Amino acid sequence: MANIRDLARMAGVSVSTVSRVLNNHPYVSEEKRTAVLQAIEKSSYHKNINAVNLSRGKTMLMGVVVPYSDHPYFSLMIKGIAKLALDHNYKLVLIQTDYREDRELEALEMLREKQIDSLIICSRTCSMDIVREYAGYGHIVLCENNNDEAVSVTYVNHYRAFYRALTYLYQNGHVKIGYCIGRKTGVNSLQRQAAYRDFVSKYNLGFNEDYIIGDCLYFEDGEKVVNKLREMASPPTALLVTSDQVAAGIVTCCQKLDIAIPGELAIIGFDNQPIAKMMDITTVKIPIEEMGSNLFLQAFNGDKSRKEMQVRLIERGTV
Amino acid sequence: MANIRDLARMAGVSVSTVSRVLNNHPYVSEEKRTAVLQAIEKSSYHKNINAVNLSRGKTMLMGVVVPYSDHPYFSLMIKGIAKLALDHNYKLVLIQTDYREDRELEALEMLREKQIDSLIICSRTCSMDIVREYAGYGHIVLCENNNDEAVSVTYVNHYRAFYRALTYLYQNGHVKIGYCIGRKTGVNSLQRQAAYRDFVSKYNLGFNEDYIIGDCLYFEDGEKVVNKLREMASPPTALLVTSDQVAAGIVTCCQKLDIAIPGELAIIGFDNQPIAKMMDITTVKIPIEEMGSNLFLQAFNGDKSRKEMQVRLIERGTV
DNA sequence: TTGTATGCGTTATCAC
DNA sequence: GTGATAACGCATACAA
Repeated sequence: MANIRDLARMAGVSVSTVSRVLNNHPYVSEEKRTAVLQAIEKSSYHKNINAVNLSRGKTMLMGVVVPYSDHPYFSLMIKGIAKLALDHNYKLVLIQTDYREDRELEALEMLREKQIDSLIICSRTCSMDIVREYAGYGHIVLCENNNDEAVSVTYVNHYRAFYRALTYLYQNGHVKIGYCIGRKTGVNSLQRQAAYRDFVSKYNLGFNEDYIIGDCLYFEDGEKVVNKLREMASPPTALLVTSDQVAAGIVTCCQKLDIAIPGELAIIGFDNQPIAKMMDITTVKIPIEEMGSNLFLQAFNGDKSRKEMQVRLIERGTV
Repeated sequence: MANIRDLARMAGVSVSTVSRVLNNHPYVSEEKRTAVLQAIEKSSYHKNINAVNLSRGKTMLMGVVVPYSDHPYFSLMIKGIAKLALDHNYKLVLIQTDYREDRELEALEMLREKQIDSLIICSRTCSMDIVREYAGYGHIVLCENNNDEAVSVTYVNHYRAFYRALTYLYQNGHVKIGYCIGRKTGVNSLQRQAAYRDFVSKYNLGFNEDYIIGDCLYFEDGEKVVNKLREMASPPTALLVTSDQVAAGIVTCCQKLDIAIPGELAIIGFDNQPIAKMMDITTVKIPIEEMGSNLFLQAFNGDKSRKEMQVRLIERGTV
């Protein structure tokens, strides 16, 4: 495979001149330019990006850490990231972690080893101490409400969103309210839990550990949720479900079992995915794709910033 | 940031020795090894992967081309690829194309520019002539039934699978059968179309263009399908739906409209995603994740091969 | 077992 | 405008 030196020889010019026409730099005579262009033409020459990267110290590669790339929430976020990446000539390196810390570390190592210029962590399990260690090697962007100065963040106020949704249910007459969530730890989850605690405490509803159902990620988890409810002596009459997928699964399952919604069980989903609209599920709209785009921009620009995205309750038929 | 030369200086050895301990090569005395190790320790040294790549001519990066990364089918395939990539120390570069040829070309260019070692194309729109041009720059793997010798392929026999499903519907008394599909062109789609044509011709059912409904990708497209059926004077009584998501959407929509399934409309989905099981949808099981894993292995190994994956009709309640 | 020297393909600095 | 040449950081054949 021809390299820049071969081109120089063929065109009868120096490598610098070749490099200049390759990168559209000024100060090169039309004559020589065309000579080089011709050489390129008949030599099947192509840049070796690694050499460029080494020389420039940049890779135009951005890492994206997600726990599950096949979850609609993260899929959509990736979509938002990818859209802008394309515009800015960046490629994405996808790192799927399953919330395993060693995988997250691998991603951070890529940053250190300069294989990626910057890193978007859509959701993490490792400590901020670790993240902070790597902040010097490139921009790190998080998708959570976090005040750490080493990183930029794009987030929604999950505390407020949760509290708002809970209040809505309360106003609709519910006093036994539970919620379904992916994992119970994690920054966002803890903020929601705090909102839940504050809420039940304010209205004296009593805190019931059973009303918090974890491991709810996919549509099919809805069945599990319904089964749990049926085993309870005093099940909640309303459920906040932190993923429209799961909410849809619950609704579907209830239909099969003739459990009336919202009569016997009220549901509020999160995200406002298309499935929620189609199934007429009340939900809290989260601008996931826009968040992805903003994450990209923060990683791209590099100056530290914090951006809160707004959410909105969309009233439909499940409350 | 320290480099290998600094380490050599600090440890009082040569760069080659440093390189040897860095890469766990034999023939280096314990003494010098520890000296180097210590130097590494206190210098916050880390490899520059680009330099390694340049020197080695490899990147340990594999490109993955998908039209839509947020579609459950491709998400799952990516998952299968990612799983093995992890085992083999490969990272994935995700290229989402929306079936735009220029994006596919970008991916192929990455191969040529040595930014990726190999490329998995999960679905393409560009011609094989173009793909073939790039085959010399690295392994290219396709997910379609294709005999081109320049590439490896992992595929399912969509013709046979489709024919089988159609026959099943026929045996269940249906003579007005239609199908829903993502895009109407594309290798896999054409093979299904061929099966459909052969099928209706064999049983003298008549070919009805309206019975082929395109742009069916997501859950929410189910509504569109149902609306189309309702506008028909003589709608099909059974539908092959090439994505469980869409099948689920159709079923959901029919429930809302009190259209009996399978009484008024029989449905066979494809993929056997969890949603199909949960909604009791008859479907053709496709081992998507395993296909992803196999695609990875083919790209990894590089020797040209063809692998057909088996599918199976799973009888449930929608036929 | 160790070190020297060279190559990998570009970019960038500087002198001309 | 143009061309040497020195980085960029590492791997490795070869010599010792």
